[in-house]
Amino acid sequence: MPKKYDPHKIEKKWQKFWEDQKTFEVTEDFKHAEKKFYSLIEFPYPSAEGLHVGHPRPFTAMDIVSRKRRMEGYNVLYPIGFDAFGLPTENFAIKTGRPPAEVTAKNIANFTRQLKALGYSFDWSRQVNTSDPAYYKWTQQMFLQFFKHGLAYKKNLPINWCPKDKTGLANEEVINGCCERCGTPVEQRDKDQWMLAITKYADKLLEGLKTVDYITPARVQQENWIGRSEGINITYEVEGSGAPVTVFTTRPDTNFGATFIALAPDGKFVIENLEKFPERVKVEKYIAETKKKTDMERAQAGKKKTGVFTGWYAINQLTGFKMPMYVSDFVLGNVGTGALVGVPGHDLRNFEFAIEMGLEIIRVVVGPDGDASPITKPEQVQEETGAMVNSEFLNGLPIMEAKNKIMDYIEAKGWGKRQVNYKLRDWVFSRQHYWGEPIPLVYCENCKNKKQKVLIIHGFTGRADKNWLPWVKKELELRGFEVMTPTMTTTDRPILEKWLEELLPLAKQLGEDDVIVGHSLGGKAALHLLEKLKNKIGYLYLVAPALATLTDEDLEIKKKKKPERDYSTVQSFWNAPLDWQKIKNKVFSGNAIFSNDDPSVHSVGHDVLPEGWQVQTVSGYEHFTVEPEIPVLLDLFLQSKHTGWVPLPESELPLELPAVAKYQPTDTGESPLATMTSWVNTTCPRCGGEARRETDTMPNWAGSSWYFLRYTDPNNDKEFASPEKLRYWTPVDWYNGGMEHTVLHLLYSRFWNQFLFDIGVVPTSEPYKKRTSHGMILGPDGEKMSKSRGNVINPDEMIEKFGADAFRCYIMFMGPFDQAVMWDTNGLVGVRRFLEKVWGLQEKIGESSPPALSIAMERGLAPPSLAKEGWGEVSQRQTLSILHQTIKKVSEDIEAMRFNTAIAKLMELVNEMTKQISLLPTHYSTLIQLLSPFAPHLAEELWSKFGDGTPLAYSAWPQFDPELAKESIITIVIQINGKVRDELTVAPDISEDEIKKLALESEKIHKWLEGKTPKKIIYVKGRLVSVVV
RNA sequence: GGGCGCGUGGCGGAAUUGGUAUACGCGUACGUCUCAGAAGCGUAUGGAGCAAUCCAUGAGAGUUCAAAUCUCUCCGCGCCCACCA
Repeated sequence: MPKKYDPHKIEKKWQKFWEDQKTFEVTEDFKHAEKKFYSLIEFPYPSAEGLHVGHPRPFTAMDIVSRKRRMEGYNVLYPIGFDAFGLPTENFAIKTGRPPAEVTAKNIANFTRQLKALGYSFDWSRQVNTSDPAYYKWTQQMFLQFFKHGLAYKKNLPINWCPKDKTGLANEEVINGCCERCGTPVEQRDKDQWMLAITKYADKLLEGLKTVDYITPARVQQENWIGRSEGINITYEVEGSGAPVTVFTTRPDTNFGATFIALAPDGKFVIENLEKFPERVKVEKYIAETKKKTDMERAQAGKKKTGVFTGWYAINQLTGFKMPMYVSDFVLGNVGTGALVGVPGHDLRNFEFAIEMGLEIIRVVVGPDGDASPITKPEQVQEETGAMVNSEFLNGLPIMEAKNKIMDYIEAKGWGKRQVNYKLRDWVFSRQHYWGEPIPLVYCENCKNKKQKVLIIHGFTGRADKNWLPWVKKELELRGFEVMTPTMTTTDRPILEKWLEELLPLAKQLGEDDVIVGHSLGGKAALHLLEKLKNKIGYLYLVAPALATLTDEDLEIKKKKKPERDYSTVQSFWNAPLDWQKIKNKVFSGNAIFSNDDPSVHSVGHDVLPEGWQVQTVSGYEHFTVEPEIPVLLDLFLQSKHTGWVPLPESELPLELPAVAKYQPTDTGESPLATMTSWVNTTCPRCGGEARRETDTMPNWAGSSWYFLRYTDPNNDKEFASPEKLRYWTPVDWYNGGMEHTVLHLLYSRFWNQFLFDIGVVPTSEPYKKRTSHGMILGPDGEKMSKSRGNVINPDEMIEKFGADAFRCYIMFMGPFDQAVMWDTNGLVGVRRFLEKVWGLQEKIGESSPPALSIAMERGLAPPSLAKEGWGEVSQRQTLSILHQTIKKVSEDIEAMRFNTAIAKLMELVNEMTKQISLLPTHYSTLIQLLSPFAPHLAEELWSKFGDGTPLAYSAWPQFDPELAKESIITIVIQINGKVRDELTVAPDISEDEIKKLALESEKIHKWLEGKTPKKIIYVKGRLVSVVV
């Protein structure tokens, strides 16, 4: 007789076994790279409260998937770590004075104990902790990469300020105008903040979504958050003033119906022109009133529209209509251009405003049934069928066509330019807190004030006074640069040695803040110059550089295009070999820019330029030789303008958090680090002069933006992960997390990964192949669990009472995985009973034949219809059939995350086996395998007795055999006019004709037919016969 | 206001995607074991009816031999977004 099921004993035993045997530690199997599987869960924040019952839901789900994958022969990485920076720990430190690092270590130890008690197949050897200097060294290094590529910048801007937490918040962290964490209404405050330019990745983030397998709501939420809208910026002349007004609109098709302009009180136009408004006094008074309102109040729906006339009119070029210009608070300064063109006929807010102000309302799109009558009621505003009216050359066109036609027209007339707008804002990356990664920059006044030099090298036949060179020189000089634009003596018949001879003396004057710009062949020259140069320079900008090999054919094409040139020396210049090793470390930041209508773009890219160099492509400037002014270039070159912020050299990373006396943020809003003068005052790594450290720290989204990369090689101290291991493991095959993270964390980490891909340090652009989400676990009262409600369930207690296996199974059984479910401790009882039954089945194992039919009949276990066959054979076949149905169902359900029905099917199988008098060991061992992902400890214990000697975790996942799954008898339902009237028990391979015949012979059916002849008989294979009379 | 989703026994939830509605579990009732209780085990369990049958998937209509599933109109609930031009 087996002993009683004792989960505590079994669970401890097998947890120790897995740990001792290193069962779940993985190493890369580079030879079979296609058989890897990387499954990921969102790593927990190690709070003082310990594990919450919400955590085990995704952890168990992915543990089940991972365990199944191992049994299917995959090399599975299922890692765990801790997202350890965060406010709760800091707040605890403020209260108690205990160092956050110490508290964190203690919390992690507690989490680790709890997680291990649940028997997860994590590879604990790869554990990461974002607050460990060995980890955040790389977070800091990556931040410096953003900085070097001009994607991190400091900006004084009104930020969301939480007066309680004393910290700035990202837009994404503000929920309905309140702090996401503490619910305090958010104030606006001006503060210098580090920003990451995620908006530059808006398109890539949107495009990337098309290549990944995310559950629909996650994809849609990301798309909405990025909020791309295509429209046009239209500039209107303003009567009597020198200043035209520019508005952004997504509905230019309705422009014939534009009757007013509304300006944001805090918008650019109002700020610049306030002094000149004829109605200045009234406007000022209105703005003062607006300022009393929070953004929250201004954004309130259904509010009565207010506004004040400025005294100016803008002219609608299409109609000549004099559009009065108003200042109104329903227009927001940070949306579009901070100004809108009012079309009251086709926008409800515009309509309400027009009614308040008594403005004209013109219909330009017909309503239902071709209604073209004037619009008088709000309901009519958005009744649009598609045909334009009262719009001259647009009349009769559908909206989309009209939109394109009018945009073409406006652009042709020079009144406006198409514009893509995004809802996405740049990422506020500064926190005025102690417990985060220090930002590894120092501020050096000396470096800031030093005059920077720019050396611009022209291309083949270029000169100092050609193309954009004079213009850029002037613009850069205006901004304090010293610009050198030499003309090469051999510009028309270029000879590399000559060029270098002339350029070297100039380049030798350059230092680490200075810039070299090379256009076309000058780009090639710049690289050769760097080869020769002993000193390091700051920035290199290659503008459509001649980097690809110039073949004979290419040369012929060029000759045909411009036959007047002397090409005799170009090819040897162009194709001179480069030593990238010598060049790479000579520049702090390398950039290349191409125009997409430039032939050279096709052959140059990441493969030619060194890792870490940024490449961008713009449109509309063929080889950068046509336009005299190219603002894109100026923007690019200005990235090198010294702001005084100097990055620490990598050798000085990690910049560790110093010990401080107090963790409270200062009242000025600076972080507690600001009070550490001995830490703050330092020397500049660039010039050696006096400098101050940045005292802001990073948000806790930083460390979690790349943790999945670190798991691939967590102990590497040379790089954040080795390229081979990254190539082997990434992308993550399956990432499960909470819906609440689909906009914040998921977007940030995608951005971070795409950037790392662009600088060539990770192998894939998209970090996660597949994304799924779990629903929340609510308290027994149906409310969100929280300490204040007192409805929190403690997992420790549940494991103590029912065992980890029962707990795991219940969490998966309680309801559909993606939906919110209520906790019900009673439910655990049922699952525990199920496991007891599985345990009890041991008694029935026997190699010999099952008992005689007579006993089975006696106990009512054998259906009389089967009396002809041997009972044992039949009962075993029945078990086998259900067993195979279960293999199919469990295998499929795990893939689709229908864990609840997988367990239900296992319960059915066990109930069936319980009815049997005897059980074959192979049937039992298959059950154990199917159960093992859900209840791994119990499964291991039973496998040690009934398994085949192989380690359970790596035993082969049972294979479904459709033949064996076939049932020996099936039930066919007979319907008459859709109502079930009888059922027949038949062999599964019965023919259609035969079953139809049997159906009509049925006594009950005869009765129901009442002698009528069936009109139609429908047979659904294996299910039913439907008779229609 | 916009978008997404949901509504099935006393409760959590199933339903091969249009094919026997209520699988599996909880709870409940009765039986069994026990000095007794708990835990087991067994049987029953959507509603009405002695029964044959009839009625049931938020309400109402439609398509179909057949609808929880598809279509339309309501009602109720949840989440996300929102004077975004």
